[in-house]
Amino acid sequence: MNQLKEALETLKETGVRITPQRHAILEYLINSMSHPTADDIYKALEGKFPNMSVATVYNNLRVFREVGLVKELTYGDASARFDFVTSHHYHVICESCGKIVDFHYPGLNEVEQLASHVTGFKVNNHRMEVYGTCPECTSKEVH
Amino acid sequence: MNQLKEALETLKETGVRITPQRHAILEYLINSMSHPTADDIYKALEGKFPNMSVATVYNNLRVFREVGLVKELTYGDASARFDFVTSHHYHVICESCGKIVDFHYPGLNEVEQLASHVTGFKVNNHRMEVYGTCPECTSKEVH
DNA sequence: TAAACTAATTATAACAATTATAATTTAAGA
DNA sequence: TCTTAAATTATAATTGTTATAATTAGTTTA
Ligand SMILES: [Mn+2]
Ligand SMILES: [Mn+2]
Ligand SMILES: [Zn+2]
Ligand SMILES: [Zn+2]
Repeated sequence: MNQLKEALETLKETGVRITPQRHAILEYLINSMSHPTADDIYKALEGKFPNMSVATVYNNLRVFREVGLVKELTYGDASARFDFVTSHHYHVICESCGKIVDFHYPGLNEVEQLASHVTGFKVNNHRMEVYGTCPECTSKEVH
Repeated sequence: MNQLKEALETLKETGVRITPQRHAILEYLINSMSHPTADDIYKALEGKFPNMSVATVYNNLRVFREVGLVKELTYGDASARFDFVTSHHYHVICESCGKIVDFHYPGLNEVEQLASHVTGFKVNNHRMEVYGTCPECTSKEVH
């Protein structure tokens, strides 16, 4: 696939070694249309890599984040989720089942500017998520 | 103080017992102009309550959240922060020192509506934070 | 291609934030 | 004051993640 090739190219350019584990983690991230946790990835690959350490998954996700290949979505108690970076988008999250769905919206530059102006902060970026109930969970609700 | 009185009244109305610990935690939350962690609160009150358990702090913060008195701000690895609920506002967070500063901005209803329309979710609320560097940290930077 | 160098992986332990458990204490109403 | 359910305490358990140190394996260089 094209995205995988480009990702491997990015690793090569930044001097990050390409190992079978990294290849497999990237491949999984790109192909899974979801937003997996480190443990999801670990479990999904344990057939192919029975000896892979969970630390390897975490280490490599951090490397991928550092070179800009993935975004880490962090939440309170729950485990972090990882998103292979394509175009800029936001997420809507189901409070019932935890599903995360992408949606596109122009960046909130105005909010960043106002925050900067009002607080004197040098603003770098922002985080925005919408919470609600997904169609599947809504239809399952008692009525 | 007025806010404390109202908060205690809310507890009474919802049938939540008012204990010295709860009184002190609420008082601390209202008076501290910051966004303390559970441990901040625990440490701040250990003079007055040498035997208070950290579980009590967590339990009561959960109770306060459930009756709508406080908001819990959750982050990835770092510990949660708690904000006594006054008016609706957003936060700008310093990536260097962790400081959290309030700022006001009209709610992002349009984003919620678009997300709902595009994904079919029943939308309840959203989360938005701006990240950057606070004036103090900016002036400390090497140049 | 082989050796050398260094980064990556593994196994394991440690950590930190939070929650569960069970015994004891206490707030609030009768 | 008595009663009772709720709250607190002390402690252990849990969970997600990171640190450590020994081993393995990419990549470079000769
Ligand atoms: Mn996404
Ligand atoms: Mn606030
Ligand atoms: Zn759902
Ligand atoms: Zn700062």
